Amino acid sequence: MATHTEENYLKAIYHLSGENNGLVYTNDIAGSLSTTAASVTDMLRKLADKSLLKYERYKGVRVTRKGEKLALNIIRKHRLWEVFLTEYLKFRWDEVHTMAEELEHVSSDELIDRLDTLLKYPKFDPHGDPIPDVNGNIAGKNFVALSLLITNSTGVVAGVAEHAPEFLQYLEKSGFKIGVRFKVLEVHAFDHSMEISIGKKQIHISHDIAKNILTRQLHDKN
Amino acid sequence: MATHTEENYLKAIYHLSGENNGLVYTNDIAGSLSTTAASVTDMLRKLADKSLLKYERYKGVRVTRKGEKLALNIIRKHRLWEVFLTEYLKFRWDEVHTMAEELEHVSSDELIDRLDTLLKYPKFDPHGDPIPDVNGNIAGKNFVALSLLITNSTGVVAGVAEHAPEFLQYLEKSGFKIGVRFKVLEVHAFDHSMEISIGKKQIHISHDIAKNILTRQLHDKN
DNA sequence: AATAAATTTTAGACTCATCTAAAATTTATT
DNA sequence: AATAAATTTTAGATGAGTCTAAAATTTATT
Repeated sequence: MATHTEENYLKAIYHLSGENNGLVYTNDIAGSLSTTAASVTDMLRKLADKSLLKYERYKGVRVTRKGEKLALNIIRKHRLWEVFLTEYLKFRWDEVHTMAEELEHVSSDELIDRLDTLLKYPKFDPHGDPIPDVNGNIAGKNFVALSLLITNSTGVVAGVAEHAPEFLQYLEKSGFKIGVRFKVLEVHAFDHSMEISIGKKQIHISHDIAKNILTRQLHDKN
Repeated sequence: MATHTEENYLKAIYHLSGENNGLVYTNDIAGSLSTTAASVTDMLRKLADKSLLKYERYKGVRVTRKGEKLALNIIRKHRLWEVFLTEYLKFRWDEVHTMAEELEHVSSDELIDRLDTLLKYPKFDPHGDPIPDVNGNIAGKNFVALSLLITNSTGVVAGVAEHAPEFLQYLEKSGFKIGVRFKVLEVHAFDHSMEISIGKKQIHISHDIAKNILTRQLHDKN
């Protein structure tokens, strides 16, 4: 259907289209894929020809319904393989991304549906990212970045917005794991860094880190 | 390390090198991969440059020690994935080959070693083909084609030499499964076809079919 | 509104894997 | 041993994906 490269572009574009109400620009794609704007332009043409994107010269691109379906299917594969790698092969969450980048291009949909069954239809991958179902529906995701919380907020770590192994290992070391409860003790005005209590520890988190930690807020019921 | 295409060529060449004491010819490779002799020549150059093959113009190729190690690693991956697909995802043995052709190119060796552990170090894949271990050692394979057995031989179905789904489905229907016991009742001289008793059934098998059924002979101890 | 800066596209070239058609070499046949 | 047949290699093209450098277009600045 589509080559590995086409799939990678489409996936990157789909992810970027969350930002600017769906419009995605050549330079951003080039940045996200560590390639040149020239290469991106060539590929945009090709994907538009396959009507996976709506593309107008100099005006950016938009993912079409057809493109979105394909992108969600690739994302579904990626995340289900990540679950398999952690649950069955005992990899850590910071190790699975690269392997899943290859496995997501294995074409058989039947395979992935059976994997879904084996894994008991998980709703989230090991990083807390939601797994689209066969029809491309995503379990309601209303996570909020830690960086947006104010002093005295409490919440639960629900996911991450960055998958670099170094970042994930840093979180691990700091006591952040998905499902862990925390409280914002203080937000420093000068650099927006935060003091967080997590378990019995109190830690200091920079704004850059906090932006990439997704949480579900707990609205004190007690 | 090597591209998918290079891996596919190397695997095909390794398989062909079982025949003519290790020497493999351009045309045979082209046939086996359904491509042209010209394309094969190009690729032989490239693989020889990487010292995976020893190649001399017009004289055929031989797989080097290094090439053999790589080929066995690919075959190991292919066959372990086949075991996974049948045992965990409940695919039939005639469905797994194509999917394994893609999965075998997923690069991580760590992944495949952990899969090996999950599957409890199987020695054979669903078709009865031996699975090389991490060091490329293959469990002693002294299977003999059904076509070579004489009247009154008894044996156990041990594997197949052909993986086309149609062939495997035919076997299934006829009662051939790996591990099943049979007896050669009669060999017809004119076309070398055979009468076989298998379970409670008696069936007729053509010579072409019999060539592709591998057996372990039972040397009557009673 | 004119110019500068940033972004995006085009032009042309390179690698990988493929092909067809023609040339070179080896093997088989008379 | 000479010729015919088969096999293999070379030559030259093509498509996918990539790049650098230059041209075109849009956006920002004065």
